[in-house]
Amino acid sequence: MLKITLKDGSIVETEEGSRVIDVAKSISEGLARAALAGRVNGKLVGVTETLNADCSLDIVTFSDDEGKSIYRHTCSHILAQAVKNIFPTVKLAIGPSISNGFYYDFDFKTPITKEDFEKIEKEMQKIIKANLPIERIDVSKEKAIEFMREAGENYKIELIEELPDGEAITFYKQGDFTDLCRGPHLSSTGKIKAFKLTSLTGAYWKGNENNKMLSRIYGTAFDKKADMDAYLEAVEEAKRRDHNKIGRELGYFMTDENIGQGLPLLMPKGAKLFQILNRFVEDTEAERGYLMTRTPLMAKSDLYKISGHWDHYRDGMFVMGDEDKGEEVYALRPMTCPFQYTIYNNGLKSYRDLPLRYGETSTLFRNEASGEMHGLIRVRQFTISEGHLICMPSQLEQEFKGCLDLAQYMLKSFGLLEDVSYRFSKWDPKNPDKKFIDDPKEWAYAESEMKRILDHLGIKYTEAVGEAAFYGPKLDIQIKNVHGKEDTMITIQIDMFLAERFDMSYIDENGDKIRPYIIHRTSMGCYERTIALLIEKYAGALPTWLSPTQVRVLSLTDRTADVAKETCKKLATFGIRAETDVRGEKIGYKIREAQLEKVPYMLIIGDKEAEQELVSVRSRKDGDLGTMTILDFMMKIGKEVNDRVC
RNA sequence: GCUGGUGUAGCUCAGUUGGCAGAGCGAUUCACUCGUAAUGAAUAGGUCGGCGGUUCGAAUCCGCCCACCAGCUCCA
Repeated sequence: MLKITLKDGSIVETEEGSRVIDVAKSISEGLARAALAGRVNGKLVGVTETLNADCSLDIVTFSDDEGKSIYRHTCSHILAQAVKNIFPTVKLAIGPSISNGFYYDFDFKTPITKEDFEKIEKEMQKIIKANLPIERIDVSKEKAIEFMREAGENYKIELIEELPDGEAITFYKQGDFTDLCRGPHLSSTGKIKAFKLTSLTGAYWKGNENNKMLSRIYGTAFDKKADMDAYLEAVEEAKRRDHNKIGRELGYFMTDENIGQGLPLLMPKGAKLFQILNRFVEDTEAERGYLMTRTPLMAKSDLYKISGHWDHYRDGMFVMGDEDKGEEVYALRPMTCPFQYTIYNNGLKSYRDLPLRYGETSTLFRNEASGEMHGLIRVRQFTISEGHLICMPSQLEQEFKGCLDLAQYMLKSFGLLEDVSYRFSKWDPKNPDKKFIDDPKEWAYAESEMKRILDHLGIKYTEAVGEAAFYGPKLDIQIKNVHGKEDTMITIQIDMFLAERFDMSYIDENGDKIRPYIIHRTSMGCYERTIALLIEKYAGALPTWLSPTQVRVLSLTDRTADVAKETCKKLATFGIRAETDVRGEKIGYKIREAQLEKVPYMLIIGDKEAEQELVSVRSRKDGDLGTMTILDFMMKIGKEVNDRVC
């Protein structure tokens, strides 16, 4: 008899050679039905795997992340089988599970369209109905390659060739369909209860843009149809928050084909929000000891040659002038560092001057590839709250901490603190020349310093190789948009090369010339992106403290138009952003418009209010709040704005 | 940049085998002076994304380009 230790620590006995599913059955019939896989001594296996020694065993169900992943991975194999049945000439690439679903990459002889989804889904349904058992087959590498050669699956051959020699290659077979796969899988195709194909896109073979573009079919699968419907509805709901749609509808920004890609125009509401954010950032930075700079938007190529941009980032810059014709070459700036470093270098610095914290509301230009632009999130010209902290080595941790604290203060003020994740972005030693300044010793040092600081601060982060800046490692504060795509919102970086390149120094207590440390950081990130994320977070109904218009005063009839205007003026005197609507429309109509424009408060002024010197207050969220004095209203909204209620 | 999709009034969209460019909402004007999410009537509004081609004739067919959307790749 074998001793099996379960998740809760209890031990069950079972005969040698019994399967994972048998153990599940011995616990309960319900668990056996829900069982998708087992985790034996921490390793995932299929439910039909036999147990041959004492071990620990977790029964994996759909409520586990691994369970979902196995379930959806099996669904991707069913997709591949269905596609192969309908299009026998198709070549198979890869088909993993991803968060919320799965995909499979195909090389079609003639491209398919979304119209084909119905046919494919029907075929998948047939395979599921047939409830084909899924079996694992172990073969040698040679045999595996031979098998795929006969099947003409050249992508699979390439994958197998990369697997280590001598180890068994696993295949999974369902009916007459066999696919290379690490597994594990569900025990049969009939286990899939609900699935849907969601989109059809292109994807490079092995994610390399020099390789062939394949067709990728995305789908999702759930163990209950109701859960899938709820998920699909949530995806639709998220799309309704898309800043790229409602940001345009609400009049925050627009684009124009004559102006160009990635060059959004902020309209009055967008510009107002920009100003609100900008004042908040600059005031907060001033409180925290930052000094403002204002530096040119372009410079001669000489500057970028010193900074390294010319070597590492030239493709991403807008360059003007032809060197070959003997012209002076200028480039719009892609970042602010070399400019602020130049300011630092103006005059000898003492250790008494440090730390120096420079901040700038800085407009940058980056020539992003044409397919990268996305609303306000990814653009070619943007403005960032950029700053550089120049400090002594002993001040590095303290200053880094200050940057993080500032970033978190910003996020909290915007109500986004819970929506972000932290990423420690490191260089890629395998790709040194082009992308990163090649100096392994310096990288090792800076990365270990940053890691030490992060661990000391207790930040939970993921590590990302190859995501560093060319001059140093970064702590990126990441946020997802409504499509689930992650972007960097705030970044804090240790720059260990540019001080050297710009020959920056300070004089220490002994009169020695010392190289300072530099932290390169944003306190809020780029304004355009922040505006986009705020619109998405609040579906356009921005917190009162951020709303371009906070109050709209509505006159009930022409008789109260002047009182409405007077009221608006009073509010403005107290710094409340108010406007009037004194058009000869019905009150219901004016309210509807203000609601649709997401104005936080409406003040309705009719004859009664005018006579009693009151205002009738309506909140966009809670509706009619009754009448109050204008002073009471100002106290109410003033508190909400001061507390930055989100 | 790559794959796929889209482009007709401010917005949402219709427009048949190539034959006079349409609707609803919005806008404007006039009337109504109204109590917490849509008052009525009239009027205006179009290089059919752009350029070129085929044709007696192009929103419609063909080519090139531009912009927008999803994904890939990229993101200092």
